[in-house]
Amino acid sequence: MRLSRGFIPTIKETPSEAQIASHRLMLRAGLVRQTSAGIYAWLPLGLRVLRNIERIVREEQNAAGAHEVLMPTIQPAELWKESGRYDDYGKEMLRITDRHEREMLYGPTNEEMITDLFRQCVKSYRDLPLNLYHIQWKFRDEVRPRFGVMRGREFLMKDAYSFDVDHAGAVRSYRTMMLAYMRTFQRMGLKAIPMVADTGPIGGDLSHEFIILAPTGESQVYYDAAFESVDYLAGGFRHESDEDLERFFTDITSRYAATEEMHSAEKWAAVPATSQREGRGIEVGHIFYFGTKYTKAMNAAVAGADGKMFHPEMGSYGIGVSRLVGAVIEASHDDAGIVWPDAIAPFKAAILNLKNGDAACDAICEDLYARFGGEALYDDRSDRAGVKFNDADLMGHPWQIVVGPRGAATGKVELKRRATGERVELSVDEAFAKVAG
RNA sequence: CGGGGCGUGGCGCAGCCUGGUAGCGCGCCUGUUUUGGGUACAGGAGGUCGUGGGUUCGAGUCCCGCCGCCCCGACCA
Repeated sequence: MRLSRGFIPTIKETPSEAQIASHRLMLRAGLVRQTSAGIYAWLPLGLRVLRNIERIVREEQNAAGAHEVLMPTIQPAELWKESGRYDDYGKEMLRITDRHEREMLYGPTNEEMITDLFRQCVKSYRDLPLNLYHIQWKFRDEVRPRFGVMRGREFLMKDAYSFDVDHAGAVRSYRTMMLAYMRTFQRMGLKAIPMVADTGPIGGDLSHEFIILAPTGESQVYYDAAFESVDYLAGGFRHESDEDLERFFTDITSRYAATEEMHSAEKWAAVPATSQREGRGIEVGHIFYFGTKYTKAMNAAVAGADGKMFHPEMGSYGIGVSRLVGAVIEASHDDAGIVWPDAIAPFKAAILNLKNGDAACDAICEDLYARFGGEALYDDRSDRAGVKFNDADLMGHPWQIVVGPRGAATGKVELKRRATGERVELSVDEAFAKVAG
């Protein structure tokens, strides 16, 4: 994208409503604009990040054997009356009445709808296990939306639902998802720590929340430093292998990690002092096993091997996709702006033309821009260098390729790594290779 | 939902107490200038002062209602 022709409305001054860093930076860098309390429009830069996160989530869900579907945002109230949650959910649920006076709602989650879909289509144990997911907008009418997209009312969420013949199968599905989650977060450049969680209004007895560390996190967390060094991508864990899943799960649950509410001083004391870590965390994912809660309530039964009908065991697995955008920024920014992890950055690099109109500068920039094929943001505006440096830092591109008249004369550019501030002078080819590779 | 605060040009704010026909900085447009960390000068555009009503000769300013947004707390992907 050429900045001069793009739509990235950055702002110099901090909007007064933004209290925390991610919210402030998302507004300033032109990622989102608020439409009403807790509801945001996503602008090109923010949307690219959202799509990148979505892509990684999707790839890992597919790799774990889940199938993508897309369920509607608007749901009929009848399904929720069947499960009993229509009355339980309270004012968080946005209720809508259509022209025929039918009661509808904007879905805050999809257990009822997926169970309905399941019972319509699945009739036999032979079709199990089954894991279906979708990435769809949800709405929860929070009393008090805040922190920008991290605690909005409308949010994009990946939610998966597993169906298994028995408890053992459900546990396997649960572990598979847990592994997929660790990989997903690792690919995004995040250190996520699974913590035993309260099961909350969804119910059940096996549940973990995935917390990423950031100074402004909403909850206090305690964990074993051993979590920080495990590599789930290269760790040799295969989804298809029960042994691997067992090893993975045992490994991960043997280490201590808990939020304040679930913290146990006794167990904490058992963690070696040198490995004790505490900090603030942001919840970016949550997984639950809840058995036959919905299959029973909604009578979703399939035939077993013995010909008798039974209610499959379920679990649900959520990742806050839009929340992650804010959470990543909370975990990765400095005074100058955002510092995107490479995997989810909106662009691989920004090309800064320090002297727009200079033949050598223009030629190098155009060449680089073409080579990146849309993966670079070209700052071709006729502003001063300082403006470009500041905007590039604010937007947080992992690399900045600085093309100025000084170096351009000899075919050199300056490559700056946003995260470290390190700058090196390189040839155009070297710079391109370093960023693209 | 309890407590508090704020709505004045795109953004940040002053003006309100003590009514007299709207101002500052940034941004935006034009020109000149400048060109490696938010350049300088000159000119210019842009405002139903959230909204409805009331008081008054006169309301951004005073009074009442409503709406919106933000902050603290309780609650939550």
